[in-house]
Amino acid sequence: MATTRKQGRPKSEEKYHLILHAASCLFLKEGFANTSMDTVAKASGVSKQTVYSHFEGKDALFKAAISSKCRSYQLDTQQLIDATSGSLSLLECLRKVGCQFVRLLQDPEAIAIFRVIIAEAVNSPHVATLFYQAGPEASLSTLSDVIEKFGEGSLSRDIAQQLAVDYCALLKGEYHTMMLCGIQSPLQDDAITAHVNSAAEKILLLFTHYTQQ
Amino acid sequence: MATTRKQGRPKSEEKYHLILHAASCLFLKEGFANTSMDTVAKASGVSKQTVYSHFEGKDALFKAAISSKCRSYQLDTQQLIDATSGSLSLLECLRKVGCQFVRLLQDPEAIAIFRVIIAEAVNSPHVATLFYQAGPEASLSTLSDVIEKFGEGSLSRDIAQQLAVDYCALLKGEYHTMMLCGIQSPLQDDAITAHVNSAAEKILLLFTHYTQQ
DNA sequence: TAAATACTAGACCGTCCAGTTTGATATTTA
DNA sequence: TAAATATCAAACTGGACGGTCTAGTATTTA
Repeated sequence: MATTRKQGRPKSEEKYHLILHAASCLFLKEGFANTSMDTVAKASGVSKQTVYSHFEGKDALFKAAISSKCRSYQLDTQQLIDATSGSLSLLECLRKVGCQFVRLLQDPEAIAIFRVIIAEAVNSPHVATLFYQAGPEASLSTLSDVIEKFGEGSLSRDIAQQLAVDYCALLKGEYHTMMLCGIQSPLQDDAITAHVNSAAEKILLLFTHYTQQ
Repeated sequence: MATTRKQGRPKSEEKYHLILHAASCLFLKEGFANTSMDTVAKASGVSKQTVYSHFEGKDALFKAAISSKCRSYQLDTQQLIDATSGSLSLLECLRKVGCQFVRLLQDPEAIAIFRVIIAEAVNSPHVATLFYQAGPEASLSTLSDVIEKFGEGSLSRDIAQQLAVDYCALLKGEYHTMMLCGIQSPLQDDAITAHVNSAAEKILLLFTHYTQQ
C-alpha cells in the first residue's frame, strides 16, 4: 500500500515549493488582498494552472504559505537548555534569551507575519491560532520552563508562567506596537542590550521577591 | 473675509457626518479592502456622487474616518488628575488607571482600530502615526506624569516614563496580542481586577526600588 | 506504444469596484 | 428670476482579479 504509485506524470515537488515560497514572500510583503494568483504564478515561474493544481484556491494557498512560515518563529529551545544546564545565573540566562526574543520581535519578516495574521485574523481564525501556538505560545512555555527550573521548587508553575509572560511583556514594551504600526525602526545592537538588561533586572527583582516570601 | 458666502446650495454638514460615521463603522468592521464606496454610500443613505463631493476618494475617506475615531481613544485625563490630587495612594491610583486602560484595550472597537491601522500601516503611515500619537502616546504621557508626581522628586522623569511603559506592558501582557489575533475574548470584570492588581503591585515594587536607591 | 497525468501559455468568463458622466431636481444667493 | 452649486439615481468606463477552459507538450507507468 505504501508503494502505490499513481499512474502518469507525478506532481513536481520542486514546483510545489517554488509556489509556496513565492506566495509566502508576496503575502508577507503585500498582504492577502493585494496579492493576486497571477502574480504568484509569475513569481514562481510556473503557469497559473499549476498553482491551482497544487493548491485548491487562494485561501488554501494563503493558509499553507503562512503555516510554513510559522514553524521557524520561536525561540531556540536547544540554546535555552544549554544555558540552564550550564553555569549561567538566572540573570545571565534572562539576558541571553531576552536578546534572542527581542531580535525575533524586531525581525522584519516576523513583523510582516504579525501584520498579515492580525489583518486576516477575522477571516482566517484557524491560521491565527496556528501562528500563535507555533510562535508566541511555544516560546512562552519554553521560557517559563527555564524560570521554573531556577526557582528550584520555591516557585509555583503558575508564578513562573506569570513571570515569563511579564518578561516578554517588558521586552515588547512599546516597541512592538510601534513596529506593527510602522513608526519604529529596529533597535541597534547596543540599544537592544540596554533594553534587555533593564528588563531582565526588573524580572530578577520580581523573581527574588516571589521566591523569598 | 470670514463671512464670504459661497454662492449656490451649500454642502450639507449632516450628510458629511453621516458619510463619515458609516465609513468608520464599515472600515472598522470590514477593513479597507473589503469596504466599497458603493456600500458606504448606501449605508449613509446618500448617493455615491455625494460621497465623492465630500471626499476626494477612498483613501481620503479612510484617513478622515479613522482620524475621527482616534480622538476618542485615550485615557480619561481628568479622572487621573482628580485621583492624584485626592487622597489616593500610588497603588490605588495605579489600580484605577489600570482598570481604565485594560478596558480600553479590550474594547472591541479599539481592537478593530488597531487591526485596521496595523493592516494599513504600510500604505497609510500618516494615519498610523496619527493614531499612535492620539491614542497610546497620549495615554502614556499622562500616566508618566502621574507616576512622576508620586515620586516627589526622588524619581527622574526618565524613570517615571519607563515605569509608565512597563506598567502598560504588564497590563497588556499576552492578552493584547491574543485579542489582536482574535484568539482571546474580553476578560470578565473580576478577571480584570485581579490582573490589574497583580500588575500594579509589581510596578509598586519597582517604584519603591527606584525611589529608595 | 498507449494511457494517464502534469505542465504551459494564453484566452476567456463573471464579478467586483473606483471613479466618471449624465440629466434631472433641489436649494441657496445675487 | 437667474446663476450657481448640491444632490440624486443610474448608467457607464476601465481595469483588476479569482477561477476555468483549451489545446498542445512533457513525463511517467503499465
